[in-house]
Amino acid sequence: MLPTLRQLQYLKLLAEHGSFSRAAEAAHVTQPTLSAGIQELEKALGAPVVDRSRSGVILTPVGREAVRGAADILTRAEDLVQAARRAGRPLTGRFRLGVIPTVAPFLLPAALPALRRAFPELKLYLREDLTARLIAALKSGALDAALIALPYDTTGLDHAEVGEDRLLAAAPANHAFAQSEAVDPEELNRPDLILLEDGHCLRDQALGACRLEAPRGEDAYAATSLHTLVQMVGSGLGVSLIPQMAVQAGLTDSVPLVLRPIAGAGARRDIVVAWRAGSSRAAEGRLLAEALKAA
Amino acid sequence: MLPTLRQLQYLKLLAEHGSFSRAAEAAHVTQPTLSAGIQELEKALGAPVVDRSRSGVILTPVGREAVRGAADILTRAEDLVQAARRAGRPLTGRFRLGVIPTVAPFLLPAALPALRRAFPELKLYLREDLTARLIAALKSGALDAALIALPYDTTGLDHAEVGEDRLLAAAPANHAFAQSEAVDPEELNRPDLILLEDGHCLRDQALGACRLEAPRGEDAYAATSLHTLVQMVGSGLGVSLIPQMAVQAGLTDSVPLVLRPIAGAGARRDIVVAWRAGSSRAAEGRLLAEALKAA
DNA sequence: TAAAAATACTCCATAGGTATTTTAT
DNA sequence: ATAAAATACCTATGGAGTATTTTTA
Repeated sequence: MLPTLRQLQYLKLLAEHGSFSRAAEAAHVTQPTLSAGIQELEKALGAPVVDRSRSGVILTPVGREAVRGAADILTRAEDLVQAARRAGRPLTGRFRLGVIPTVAPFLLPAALPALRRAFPELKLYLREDLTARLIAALKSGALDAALIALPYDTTGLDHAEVGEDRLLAAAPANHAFAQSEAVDPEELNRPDLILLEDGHCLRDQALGACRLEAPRGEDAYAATSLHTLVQMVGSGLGVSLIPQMAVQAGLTDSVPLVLRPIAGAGARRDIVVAWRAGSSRAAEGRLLAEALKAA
Repeated sequence: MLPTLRQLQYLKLLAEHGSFSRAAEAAHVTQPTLSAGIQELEKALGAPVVDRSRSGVILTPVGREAVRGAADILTRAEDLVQAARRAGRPLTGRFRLGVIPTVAPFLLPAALPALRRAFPELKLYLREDLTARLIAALKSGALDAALIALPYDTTGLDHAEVGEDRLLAAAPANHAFAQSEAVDPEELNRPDLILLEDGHCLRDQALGACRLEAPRGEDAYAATSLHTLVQMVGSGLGVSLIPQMAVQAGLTDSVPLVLRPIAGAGARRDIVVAWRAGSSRAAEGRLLAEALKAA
């Protein structure tokens, strides 16, 4: 027999609050009601979901698995009704978009006014965070879509292309890079290569694209943002890779740098709009990607 | 307000049967009951899901979207209870595994006895089909996992590695390939290259791995199975690429062929066990991949 | 012994059934 | 004219409530 969505909500709240009474309060029902609901659920699952004890409840292994599934099912059900209520009017109302820090400041200033024009009824809630956290938020239903850069592990996601962003080699003015038209990836394999700090997808993409190893040792620097990174390169601390998008947005305008394309096709990242696979936001994600591509 | 799982079942059956009466029969309820259920659902969604007419019902755009979501939610809910009921005893009972035709005959004969030994309570239901259909079946819940080969678009799926399978260049005996230790991918770019017919993932993987174009024109052949392919190469019709796995299983034993490795690391496919992302079968999928890797 | 969960019971909202009417071909 | 869906109305299951008991740190 199938459980009820209500029972799954009870389970989710019970897991979140760690107590029948508090979960019941959160569910706006009384404690015995929630208690009975959980018992029904346990009957449906054929196994207890929590170990009851005086000091808080703890989930059984079955319960933990069930909570994961329940949360997933509930977001999908909510999605379903939201999508239906928005039907025929894509990109109207609330839309929660995550954006990575190495894209947000360079793409959004130009794109947001265009978006506002194309979708006047759209209320865009932006959240800037690292790819990993954005993806977690997508999967939990806390975000509707995210503007991220590939390559990245997109298991469980679907995506639409916004555009490709080439990576440029950056060095202090008067650096040897200035002599040639394009820089060979090999030339970037040097101890004074500066990257963003760990956790930024651009860091791994830069390394991967040029098949480099991360520099190690005392004199290896890591920057916390592209702005800092550009300043560090400009003041002669080393060389780096900068997305073309950031250059076009004027990030390097006031810094004395040499910027050169990198030989070969690998030095790029793909900017995409991603959403939870199977989400009813798929059509809107594609639409958003189209609109951003145009901007 | 959230709809009921029951209501989503009604919707799914209504879409499948195209009539309230027949859907009601399938749901083991009366027509008015199902009718009321659908009306409740429409209230929850804020829009009609079907256009009623004398000659069968037709889904509205909202309804179509809702059916997709409903089917997804229902399989996940069923998954949830199945997983709970199987808890603590992974890979016992029914497990529906899809396998692609270019893997099944070469991996399974050796692997199945080992699996039987490792998981005596496992009842493995096998289905052999092309990757695209297996993936559709995974997503609809008709399969629990599938043994497929990457690279392939795995959007919405998760997977665990079983092993890599190198592709070998195959030519009739006495062919020029016999002269060298390894064959350069370029040498396969010739009009008498024979591939599997369209739809087989191996066809695209062979082309992609060696960056080849598909041969065109009147004298371009396509084989319907690896067995045929080997026979065709053996009788002098052309050259091809054969998975090492098939060779090891003895596919080419009685055919006079030259087999040579292909230079570079690209000429390979990755055999993986895949499942629907977020499915509660994930742990079992990994376990299965481990067991197959050992075999 | 005290706080939390379970039990006992009561109630009513609603899912489901039967009988009938409305609708559209 | 007739098959299919909707409506009207009734029933009963079970979800939710209050009051109380049981359990265990």
